[in-house]
Amino acid sequence: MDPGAVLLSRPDNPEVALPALYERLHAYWGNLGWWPAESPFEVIVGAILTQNTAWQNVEKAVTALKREAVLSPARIRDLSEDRLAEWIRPAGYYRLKARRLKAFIRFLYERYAGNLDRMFAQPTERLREALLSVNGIGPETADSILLYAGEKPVFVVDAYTKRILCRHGMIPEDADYPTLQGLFMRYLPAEAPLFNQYHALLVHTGKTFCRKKPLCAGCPLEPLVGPGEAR
DNA sequence: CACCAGGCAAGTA
DNA sequence: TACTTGCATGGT
Repeated sequence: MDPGAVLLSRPDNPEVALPALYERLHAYWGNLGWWPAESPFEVIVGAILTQNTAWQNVEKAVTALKREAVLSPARIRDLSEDRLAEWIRPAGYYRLKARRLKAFIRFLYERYAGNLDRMFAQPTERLREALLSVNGIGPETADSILLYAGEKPVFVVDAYTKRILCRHGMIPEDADYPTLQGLFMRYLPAEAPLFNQYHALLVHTGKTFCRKKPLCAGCPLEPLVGPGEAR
């Protein structure tokens, strides 16, 4: 059966709707091979810098850190917070984010001797709790680190994920983070490559067709929105 | 010009 | 517990 028809007929049944949504997006975009970064540490820096911020601005900041050759735990540890802040300025909230990057680096050195491999050797659930205890790391940032830097099977929920599911009547407007994450993790096999690709598909679709001001025209999901469905 | 972008924490009642 | 506010740059 056509995944589109399945999704349209049962948007409220995640067991059929979530795999159908994936099939439709994957057929349209193909493999995205995601998180635009060259190393796990760059993923982590990007995850913090992109909080409520356009990715384009994050790229400027990351480029500056590369230009200054400070994109490593040790170099950021040895940097003054003020200098770090100036270099990441294009990412916005730059004083706040400099503090948050420093907080993560302190955490990394205090618990794992500055070594990401040691950090990721921690059991995933324990590591998630530990990351959430760092000031400036919330659920989405923690899960992005676990999935995209650590390749752990943890589903990342973000604004696009929620917006797309809302627009298609799959969740209520007020669904919270654990609820959304629980949906994906209960009804899909716990495989990091699948979670990686699924989230990438949602973000890519969201950026292209589903911003806060809807730009639905041409969206591969557009035919799935039923009559009268809020958008 | 106004509005938006891959959140999070701290403050208030 | 349930809201509200601060954080800030750059693109549309």
